Amino acid sequence: MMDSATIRQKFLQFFESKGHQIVPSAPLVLKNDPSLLFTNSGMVQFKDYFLGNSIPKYKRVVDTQKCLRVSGKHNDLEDVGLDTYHHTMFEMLGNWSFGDYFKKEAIGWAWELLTDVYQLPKDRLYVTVFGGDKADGLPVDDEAKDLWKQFVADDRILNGSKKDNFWEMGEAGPCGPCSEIHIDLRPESDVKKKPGRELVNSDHPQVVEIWNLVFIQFNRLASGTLEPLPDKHVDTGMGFERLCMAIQAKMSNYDTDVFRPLMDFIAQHAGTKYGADSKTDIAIRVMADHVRAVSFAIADGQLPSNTGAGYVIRRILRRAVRYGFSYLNFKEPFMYRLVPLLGIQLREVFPELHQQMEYVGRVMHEEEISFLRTLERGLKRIESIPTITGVQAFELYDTFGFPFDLTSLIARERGLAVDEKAFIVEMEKQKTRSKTAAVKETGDWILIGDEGKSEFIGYDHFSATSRIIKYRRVKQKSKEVFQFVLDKTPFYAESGGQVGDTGKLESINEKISVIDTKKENDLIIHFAETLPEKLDAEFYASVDEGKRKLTMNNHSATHLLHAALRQILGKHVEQKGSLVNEKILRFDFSHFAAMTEVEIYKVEAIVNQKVRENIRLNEQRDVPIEKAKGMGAMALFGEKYGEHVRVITFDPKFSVELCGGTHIPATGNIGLFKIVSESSVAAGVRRIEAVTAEGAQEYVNGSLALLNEIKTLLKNPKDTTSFLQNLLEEKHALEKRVETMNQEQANQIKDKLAAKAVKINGYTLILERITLPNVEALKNIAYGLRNQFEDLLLVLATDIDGKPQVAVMIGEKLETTKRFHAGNLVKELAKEIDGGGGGQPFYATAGGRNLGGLQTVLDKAKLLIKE
RNA sequence: GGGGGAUUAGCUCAGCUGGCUAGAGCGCUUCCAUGGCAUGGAAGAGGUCAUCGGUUCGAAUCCGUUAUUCUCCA
Repeated sequence: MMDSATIRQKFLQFFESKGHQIVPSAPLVLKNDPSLLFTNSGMVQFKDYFLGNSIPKYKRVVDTQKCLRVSGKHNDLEDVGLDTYHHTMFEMLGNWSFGDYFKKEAIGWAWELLTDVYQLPKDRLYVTVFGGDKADGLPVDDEAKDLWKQFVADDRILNGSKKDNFWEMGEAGPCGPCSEIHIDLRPESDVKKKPGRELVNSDHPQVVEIWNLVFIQFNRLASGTLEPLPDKHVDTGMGFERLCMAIQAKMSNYDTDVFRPLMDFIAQHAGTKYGADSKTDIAIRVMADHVRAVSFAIADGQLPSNTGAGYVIRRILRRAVRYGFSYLNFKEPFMYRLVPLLGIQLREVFPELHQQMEYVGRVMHEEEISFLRTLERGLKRIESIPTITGVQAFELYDTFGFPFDLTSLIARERGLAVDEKAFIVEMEKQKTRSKTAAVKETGDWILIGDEGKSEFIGYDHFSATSRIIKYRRVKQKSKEVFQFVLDKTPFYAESGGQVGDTGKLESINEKISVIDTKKENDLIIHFAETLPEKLDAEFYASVDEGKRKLTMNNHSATHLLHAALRQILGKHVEQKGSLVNEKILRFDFSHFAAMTEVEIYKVEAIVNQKVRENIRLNEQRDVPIEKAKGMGAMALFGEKYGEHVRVITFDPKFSVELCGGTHIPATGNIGLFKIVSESSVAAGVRRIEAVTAEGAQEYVNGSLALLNEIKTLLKNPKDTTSFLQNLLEEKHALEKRVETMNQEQANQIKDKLAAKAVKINGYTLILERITLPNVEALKNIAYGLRNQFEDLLLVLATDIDGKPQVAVMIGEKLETTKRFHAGNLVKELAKEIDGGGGGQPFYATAGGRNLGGLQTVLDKAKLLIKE
């Protein structure tokens, strides 16, 4: 039987033999694309070719692409694992033609590969072609149909709808008919009962689409009309896991050798077998599937977090932990143990995971621990709720992250049901709230003149004479911004951690501020709050040079820091994130322990040494990637590189990096490099923040000024630290002494009051007016007297710092008789001082505004007691 | 980006509708008992209740700010 690695290899080799270039998979996590969080199909990395934003290096390309789908028409995260054919992460095999071959070759090769190379049974294959669409004025795709007829009998070629057989990139843009290949994997007996053609496209788990051939031949305009493209493209995608199922003749993707090793490992450690029970089977599938998605996302640089793509990853991992926890009794972190298995399994195709197994495992382990803690807290909380309403279940989920299915499970164990409808209602409320807050209206691009190419000249110039190619308006929360694309621009768009440039666009009679510059795929977009009146004018575009130069200092310093860290800490240090602006540089990197002070000091010293050496920048553009790697430049995981890259070198023996950012001409510009903080961002990831040049100077001056101020205040002691320490200790001791003295003073007053006690009506009465320094003293006296007389009735009318305060205390024995209630008494008395009060049955206090009422308080107290 | 929580002793947390001299368990210190143990007993130390501001006679508790953190949604 052909194993999965061979199946993949044969695909790549087959198309290589047909003149295709094998290219690596793009990272799973996307950057610079506001419309998408993850690569969800093979074509994503080639989008710019179809849109005409950039020119392909090869006309024929083949690859296998890591894809992630957690939402969409047929795939919701909550469904994965319940059935046997949905996945979060999957591989998509694809071959591409960029303006080269078209339908004839694509169809012929597809058939050859499936039937010749893979030996799939011809009589079990069905194909669909586009059946035409009246609204678009398109006929049946007879071209494809006729081509298929060479290989496939007429009754196995089906016409498909626009929904299934017409592919579009978006509302507008490249599109075209497609042709799908389906396979019927049912047993012979079932096939006899019902022919496969009746089950195509009807969600049958054994009659599935395995390959989609897209023929991009139109461009849909914003108006909705179609125009033929001058260059026609082929974009195909074949689900790798399904293909394996078909070739290995399995009933499900999960039965192939792609998943089985993981599933057997899970089952073994759970003390069960896959296939033993439908509940545990689901849990095993969920874990096996999810660990792939999470591992590769982390390997591609996406840490679990509480927003955006990171949150999706967190949710996937938590879902797996939840299933393991509930059905397989995994109460300790377990998912992370699957990482090495997966890394080794896919070492050849996706080396990024194998190379980072320890790092990925640590991050996952930490995330599992944190979720198990959340579960534990939730379980504790749920115990205190007797009956759980839908709203409460939602609160548990929304605020404390406690999953709904666990809540209803616990409720069921108590013989109760949770109102799921109410839960869903609350959930919907939450969703609409978020959606209305995030509403963003993006207008269509409006072209000014002819659409031309946009050129970035910011590596060499701070200004340019430019024209606007196109613009659009974007509205969010009543704030409106305009976005421009220029034919020539000196503005650096936010990328690789370096912030976007700000600056000005000036024409003869107008001046527009550019507030930010960002990338959308490869397009450089300038942001402004106003729209020029004369859009077709010539503009003098200039970036804020001061800000840019400070940013360049910080960016170059980041490279020096990276190299220094690898020298001091070791080669396991890899960039995991970076932020560079005019004020600060922030650098996240993989390292498994907090840095010691000595290490920080050494790293800082190396960087400053390199600054003083004033090493000249060596910037090389268009270096072939292999050559760049040969020079010692490290490629970052999760970063997408072209065939040619830009290499930034400060001393070939020290720092060589692939980088698109802007840099200073020589390291001396940095002046001074100062690390401000070292902290943790996640398990296995440390963060350093540092400042350079003016920023460093300000930082150092500020710290020294503060130190001097402190020293002066302390009258310049020899050893400031120990002096301060002594001072603090002394202060503490004095506070304690003051407290005991107050206590003593209160005791004296207490004794005087005790002497005035009179015994009447079976209790000891103390009724006095006194002056005290604070409420604490009053409390102390009252409690002191309570300890002294068990049948005490105390009413004190006090003047505390000019404010009247009344206290009533009742002795322990007297309290049990319930003759008096301190709280009620004090409430009555409080009226006399224009205040209010309360407390417990035996001790209560009241405050007020009217100091003059203190005497009346005592008189009234006498009356009340007699009653 | 939007919503909801949380922040109290070295650690894990109680403290209900404002007034219980701010508590528990573990840990720590000292003493006693035991050959040893995550041993038994006794005494004790340790808190600007995150921050700043407001309401109130009175705030750990109510309201707002900031910070940190957890969590859900986009």
